Amino acid sequence: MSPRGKKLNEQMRSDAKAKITKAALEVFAEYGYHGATMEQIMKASGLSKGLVYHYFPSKEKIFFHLVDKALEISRNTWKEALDSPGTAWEKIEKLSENVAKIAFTDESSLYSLIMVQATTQGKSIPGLMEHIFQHLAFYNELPPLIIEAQKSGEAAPGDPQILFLAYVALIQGFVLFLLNDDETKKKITPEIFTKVLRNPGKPNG
Amino acid sequence: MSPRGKKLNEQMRSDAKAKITKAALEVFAEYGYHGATMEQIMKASGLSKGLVYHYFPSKEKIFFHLVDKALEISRNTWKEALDSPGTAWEKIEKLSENVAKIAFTDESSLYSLIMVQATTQGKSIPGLMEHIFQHLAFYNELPPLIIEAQKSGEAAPGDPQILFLAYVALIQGFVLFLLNDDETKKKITPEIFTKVLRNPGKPNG
DNA sequence: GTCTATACACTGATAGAC
DNA sequence: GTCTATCAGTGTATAGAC
Repeated sequence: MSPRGKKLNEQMRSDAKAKITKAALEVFAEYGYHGATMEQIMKASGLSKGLVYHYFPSKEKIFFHLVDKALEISRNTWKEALDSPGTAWEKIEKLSENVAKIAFTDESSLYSLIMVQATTQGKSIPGLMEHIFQHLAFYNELPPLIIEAQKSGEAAPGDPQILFLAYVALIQGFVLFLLNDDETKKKITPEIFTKVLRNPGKPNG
Repeated sequence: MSPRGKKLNEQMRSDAKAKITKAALEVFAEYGYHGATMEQIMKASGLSKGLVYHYFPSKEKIFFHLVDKALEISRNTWKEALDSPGTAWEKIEKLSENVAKIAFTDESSLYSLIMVQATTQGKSIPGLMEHIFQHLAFYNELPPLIIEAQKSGEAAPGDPQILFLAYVALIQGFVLFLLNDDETKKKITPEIFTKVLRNPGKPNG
């Protein structure tokens, strides 16, 4: 049916989509959802207006696509640690390792920024917050691990929900502050994140 | 000259300005700089289009005004702690107290959110980033205190700049996550913030 | 000839400004 | 209330592979 070979077509499709995605990531990260214009995304991608709209039906759908990719990166980073063998505390340490390794790479930083923007402006983008909450379910796996690690004395005592929030807040906060500071990014260690959960009464659990 | 008494006039001016500021704070916090419209701010303030433009020359100037107020709240919170008497570590503990007490009140939360938005979208608002950096100089007073507290063994060892960043990141991160969670806000204690700086080898410095 | 990628002028709506 | 600029989104047309 297809005049061009199917493979070639798919190649072109995914090439173009990847170009648009990359350009949109950069533009949205810099200007925010409302501040970014399709014009900017077209210029950044080097593609025409018609083509961009050929692949994505709307600005909103492009943003949703980026949010989905951000969630996927995050979920993979978490899942790989939380599904690893070992005690609850070992899993938490593994998670800190993964975060330190992945969250501050150039691409991940931009995706994290997309999530921050989604959080702060989500109310003005219909359906976005619901979409995010639905796909953030993997976060819920951490609090039970904290509770388990509290029982073994490795995690700090106190409200597990607050400890959990502190952990996530610290990661997001770092992303925000290190956007343009590559030198400091290199100094991020897993220990920084684990520290907010660790029980100081029992050093080095 | 003035048909109305001078005092009355000034009263009206500050009333109107306060109304606009309050409305703008809420609208910008919810929709972001670009997502917010002057229409929304006018409706939220209950004032006419003409009056709003009488008090502020542009949308941009309103946002700058909010950023300045946010910086002022932050500076006061920090200064009051860092200028207090006592050791370096005591000042840090006082700072955590102030932050826990002030940063999560309804008004401060919104101002913090304005700062987050300014950070993430600042590049698309001319002059904003420079403006913010100029007025964030008070942040620079914390790292020396950390270094001093490291010498006395109260602060954790390690790169003071990273510890400083972790402290600030944690505060900002909490603000971001607790926007719509008043129940959890109540549970925030100074200890959560101090913990990221404390030396676990010497509990309770 | 047919299908798909691509280009771009245009439209309608709405925002900021005054 | 009005003016003007600009945005998201569309309609139509061309190019080229098969």
